Amino acid sequence: MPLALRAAYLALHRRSDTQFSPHGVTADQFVLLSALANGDALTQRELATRMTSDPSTVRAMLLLLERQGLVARDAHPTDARARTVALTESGRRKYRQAWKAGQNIRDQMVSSLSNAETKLLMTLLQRVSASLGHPLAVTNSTSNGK
Amino acid sequence: MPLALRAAYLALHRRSDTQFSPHGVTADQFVLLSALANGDALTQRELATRMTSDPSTVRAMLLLLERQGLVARDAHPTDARARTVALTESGRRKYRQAWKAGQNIRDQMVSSLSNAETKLLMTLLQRVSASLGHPLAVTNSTSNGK
DNA sequence: TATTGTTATACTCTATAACTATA
DNA sequence: TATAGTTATAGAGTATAACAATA
Repeated sequence: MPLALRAAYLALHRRSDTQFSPHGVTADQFVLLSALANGDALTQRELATRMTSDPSTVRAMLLLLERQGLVARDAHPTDARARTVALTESGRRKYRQAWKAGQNIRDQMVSSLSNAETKLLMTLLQRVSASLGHPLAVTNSTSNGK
Repeated sequence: MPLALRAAYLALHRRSDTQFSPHGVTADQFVLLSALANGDALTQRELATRMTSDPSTVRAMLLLLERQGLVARDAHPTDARARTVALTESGRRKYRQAWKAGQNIRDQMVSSLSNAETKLLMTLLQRVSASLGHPLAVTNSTSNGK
């Protein structure tokens, strides 16, 4: 079953990359842009947790997007350590373009399922995510060290 | 929905990496080992298509695994251009170890679902994969060039 | 002391393009 | 001509560890 999940995701990821590439953004960068579009002025740390990623990973991605002028990092109003990240006007435009370019893919995914099935799939995926999210519930056998 | 799929896969992938890392293999390498374990003596090209990956990507992975002595690439019996790839004895052992190390994860995923739901999820995922697999069914709007 | 972010560094996966040698 | 694999090269994502500045 892990393989089925993997296959589906990889298919999605590759289709997305080729679909987005004319716009100069990758599938992962698009996810980052989405996060910003739906919640502006996040700190890098908030971004990292929201993408279940690493601060230094997020930084690397932000540098690339910044170089394209799609995001801007400004001083945080109250916390001098932090930086707020936001889409630039160009970033918002790019995001809308990419969203449209990805419509194909979303349509295709949904068209293979009924409405009820789509909803169900989401629920099941979320359950699986949640179950994997807490590495706490470790079974016996292999030591989990640390 | 793409995001739900992504979140589930990423959770799986990261848990797998940490679970496998004591054994010195990555989640992706484990998938490759699995492919070899369930169908020995594949050519590199067969491996590539089976993993929906690129020949040069597969080669890069094989070099790493070869350096660890887990796989061996030998001359193809009938086609002098091709090479057959197979697990070494050490590779088979490693695969069994890693399989056990991943049992946790598979248990955890399955335990969050009923039997029927598990089966259903697989079906839905396969449908989604299939729908994305044929970029043929392109809708209008964006040109797909080539 | 704990936290935000940076820096340096390294590794894996990914892919393209030009190439060789076989088929 | 087409195919299997190699080579060179590049870039994206990932992560760890040491660090500075601030809370």
